[in-house]
Amino acid sequence: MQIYNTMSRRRERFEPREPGRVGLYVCGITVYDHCHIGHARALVVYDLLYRHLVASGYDVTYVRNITDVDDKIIDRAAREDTTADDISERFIRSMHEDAASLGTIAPTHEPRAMDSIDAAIKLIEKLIDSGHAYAGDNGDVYYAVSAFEDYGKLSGRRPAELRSGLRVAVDEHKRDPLDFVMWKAAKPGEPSWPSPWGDGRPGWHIECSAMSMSLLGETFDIHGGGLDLEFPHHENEIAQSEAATGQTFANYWMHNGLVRVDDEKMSKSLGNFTTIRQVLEHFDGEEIRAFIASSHYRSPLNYSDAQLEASRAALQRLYTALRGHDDIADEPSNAAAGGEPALDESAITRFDDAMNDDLNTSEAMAVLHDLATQLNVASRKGQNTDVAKVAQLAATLRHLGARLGLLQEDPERALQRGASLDADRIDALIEERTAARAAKDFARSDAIRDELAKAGVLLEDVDGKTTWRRS
RNA sequence: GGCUGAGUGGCAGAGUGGCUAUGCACCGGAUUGCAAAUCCGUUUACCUCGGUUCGACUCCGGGCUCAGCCUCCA
Repeated sequence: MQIYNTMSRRRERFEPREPGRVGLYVCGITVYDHCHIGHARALVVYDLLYRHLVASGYDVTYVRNITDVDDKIIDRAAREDTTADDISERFIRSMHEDAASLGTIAPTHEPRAMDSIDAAIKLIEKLIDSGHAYAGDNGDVYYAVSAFEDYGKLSGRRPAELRSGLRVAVDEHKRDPLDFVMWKAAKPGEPSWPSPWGDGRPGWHIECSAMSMSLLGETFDIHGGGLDLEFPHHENEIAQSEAATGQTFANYWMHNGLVRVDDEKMSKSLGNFTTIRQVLEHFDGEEIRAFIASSHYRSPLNYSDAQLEASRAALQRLYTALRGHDDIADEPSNAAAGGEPALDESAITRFDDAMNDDLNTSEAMAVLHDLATQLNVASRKGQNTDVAKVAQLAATLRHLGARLGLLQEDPERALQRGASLDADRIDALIEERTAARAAKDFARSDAIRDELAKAGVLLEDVDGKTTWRRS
């Protein structure tokens, strides 16, 4: 597999440290609000990576942290006159609901910063001892950027350039304006933990260093996160971790592109975000997933209803192809009994090649669509329908859909989900229309069809039977 | 200002030194009572200026435009 490594700025052949095993750490969510579509992208992108690694035969330890010790959480708790724990718990629940709606597989470990404070303190002590950090007289502890020679190697920034471009007021307790906080002294009323430097809490960067190394070791294979975390967050993680251990922190750095709105980054600070749950009012989680998979994970992705609708149409096409074949597709091994290969190997190969090429999900989706076309052709009524071929194509489409976390619903149900009328009412009208058609009362039958169409229910007369789907 | 990255057909979005991406939309045809779904076919591209090459959308360089980061952010 080829992975684009931000560290080298090129695609590299992926070689895990230990054959067959992969340690994957992804920066998760700071839980002070509902997740937006940008978070959805990160959740889905690394879920796709995880699924592909597992499908490739790796034993993957997938760690996605939860940042539940943070200024924003404390601020929100103060605003709502509640505790930080209350805020964290509420939005952890929300995040888990959203992640489930998007069809993501739960990570192997989901460490919380709150539970890693001791590990963070130990790391800070180690860095002070080695001269990479110092305590300020205000109770804060800072990392000394100048003591780490490789600072800037991920983002391509040099400390000298950074100093000259500084746009932020300099903290008088820092020896160098680039130094960053690893331990923050507590202000009155803030949640805090005891430490050798007084009560306080760890900074964001050290939390991630502590959580990742606690679960994956001093060196692990892949570290992922949003592109906006490349600097300073990941740069600082590297500085802390590598200064403390003398080892390479992560071998491969992956960064997903950001979601945009009107060609501008979607973010909390810009206020132009749409939460996952808002989108779920109009679209299914699977449609959001298909939307995210439609472009390469490193490209920017523009969010719009039109894009979601295009993904809905694409999924409808795939489910339509699958309709009527799902009984066979559920048991791909059955098809093997007759000596035919259970799955279409050429499609699988093409799909694997695409995914092995730095997760080319666009190409992977194209494979699904090509399978749908073949399936539609093979299962057409008429001369020499090849039953085994149809079964194989349907099974393959379902199988590869699963590789992307898609197409796992019953096709009929997927095509009908979200309908505004209840099924009994629709069935009654269909029955009436069928009777009218039998009597050649086409005026009446068309009137019923139009009425249903207005309610967003489309009728299809297939093989003498009428079925419906949501428009 | 510095550091990254991007500019593909009506829209979205892959990809390749010479050969069909794919989906949606459009047009023509098949099918249908008419539709829908489906199939077949057509049309529409590669920011700009140079360079390398037999040949570049694809490689190299300049320019223009856009985005991300340099402050919390997936």
